[in-house]
Amino acid sequence: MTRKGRQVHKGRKNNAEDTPLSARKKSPPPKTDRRSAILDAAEAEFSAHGFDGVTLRTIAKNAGVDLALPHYYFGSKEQLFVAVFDRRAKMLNDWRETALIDAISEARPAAPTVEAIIRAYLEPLLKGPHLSEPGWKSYYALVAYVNNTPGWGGRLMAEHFDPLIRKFLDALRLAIPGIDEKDLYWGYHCFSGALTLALAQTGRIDKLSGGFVRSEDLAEACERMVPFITAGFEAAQRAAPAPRARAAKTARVKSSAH
Amino acid sequence: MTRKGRQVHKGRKNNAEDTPLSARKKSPPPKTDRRSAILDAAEAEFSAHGFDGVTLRTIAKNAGVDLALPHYYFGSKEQLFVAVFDRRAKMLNDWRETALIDAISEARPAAPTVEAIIRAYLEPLLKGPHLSEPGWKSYYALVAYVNNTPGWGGRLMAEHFDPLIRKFLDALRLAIPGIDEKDLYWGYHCFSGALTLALAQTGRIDKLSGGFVRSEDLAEACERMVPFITAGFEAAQRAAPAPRARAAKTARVKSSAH
DNA sequence: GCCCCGTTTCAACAGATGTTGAAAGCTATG
DNA sequence: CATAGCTTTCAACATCTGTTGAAACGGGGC
Repeated sequence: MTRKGRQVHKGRKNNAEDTPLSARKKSPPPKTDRRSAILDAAEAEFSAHGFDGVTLRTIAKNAGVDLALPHYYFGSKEQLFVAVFDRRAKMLNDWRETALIDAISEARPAAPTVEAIIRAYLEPLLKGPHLSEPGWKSYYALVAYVNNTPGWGGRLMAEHFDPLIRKFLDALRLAIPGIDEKDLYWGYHCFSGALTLALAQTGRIDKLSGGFVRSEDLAEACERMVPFITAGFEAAQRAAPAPRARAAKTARVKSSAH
Repeated sequence: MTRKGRQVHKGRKNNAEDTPLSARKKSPPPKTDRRSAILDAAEAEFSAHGFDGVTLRTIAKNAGVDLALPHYYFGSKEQLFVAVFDRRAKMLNDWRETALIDAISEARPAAPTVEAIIRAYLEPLLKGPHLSEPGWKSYYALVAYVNNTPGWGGRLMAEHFDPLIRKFLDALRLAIPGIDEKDLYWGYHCFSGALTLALAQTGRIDKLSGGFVRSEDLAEACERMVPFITAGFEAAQRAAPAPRARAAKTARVKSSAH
């Protein structure tokens, strides 16, 4: 509850960032790269039980390392959590940014359609080949947890994802000329909420549908979400009566410089 | 982490369920009705920090009661959490069920429109006069927390809300004849995700929009969500080519008996 | 008064938690 | 081998956690 300020830790000269995440095993930790083993175990635990529902002792045990090692590498439980969150965030953003750039260049000189933008936002997350690795599904649940947790969770999301989100919003502004700014932001809010719940994979829709729909099927979630969200945004276009008249009124907030 | 099975507690003869939630104060607990004071404090703490992020000692202190009193009234921390969740769930369901019934009877003999159904689902939550009471906003954040937490969180949601949700799905089946069942469930998934994020009120959209949009403004969230979600569902109607041809194929899962 | 019963307090237990310092191990380099 | 520098282990710390049992309180009925 009382979260202390961060403190620097002592060890960790092993600055091999972007560990290839290929050498990952379960029962015997790889003897080297115990740092990744700790991150993996922490990722699984944090995504399943949240920050406070997890013990460093369980993380250490699941990673097959000594209790003191997480502190040696990361300094504190909170810094370990942040490290878990950071590890895959950059990859995620790169994939989606290239998808957006591709969509824009393919549609050039016209603006990409709303559907193309939504697809560029979703497909790298929900249809990539990386989903066979269970670590990614845990990470998605962790992102959902962070996105729905007030406080320092919001800071993590903003730091990592807001710049990319603004680029998507700019693309949507071009695809839906004259869209009201509040419709744009609240539309993204709906979009983000739907995506977050999909990433959480709570199994609730499974129970609701009697097993007819499975929340783990992210590819199907993607295919069904795209037309739903696209229609939601395009409705805002139809609602806007005269693009130029409204454009003048919202010019102040139209750039991505918020 | 290791959640023990429930155990019955000893006290609690005060079976005045549905406490009128009128006598609620902050600084001096009302001397009587300490049970409600505990529920209020627990509601605020659980919604802000989750189940594991909260101490019974902080709850007791904030409620102005002795540490042993929560156990006397509720038996265990987990049962206290469930009691907090239960308290307002029934009210919520009643409001929304009457709103749905009203929408159906007003449209009779035709089926209500998609927008009317979405409004009946959202407006009792997001525009009621109860929102002036801060306890309700805490409770909404708690619902969002539970909905995004796998495990026993899903059980709470299903027990309390699934019956009502099925009625809404039935209404949508009539409003969107021939809608594909997967579109219906995934559409509800998007809908539920958007609503959940709105209930969480994390302030993320505030930061993203530079303060232009405030996530605490639930009434505005409602007004912007209704056309977005409505359009999403109606797109599934347009996508369905021939209502009768598809109806035969999905008749098996068409009732609410899942 | 006296008793009864629901309520409240007090004090404590048994175990878990994050964190730390110092010692030991390991490996490549001199 | 010896040295140095990361890495790993070990054991312990101070504190906090949910939970409990017994004692004290308070008011209404005999």
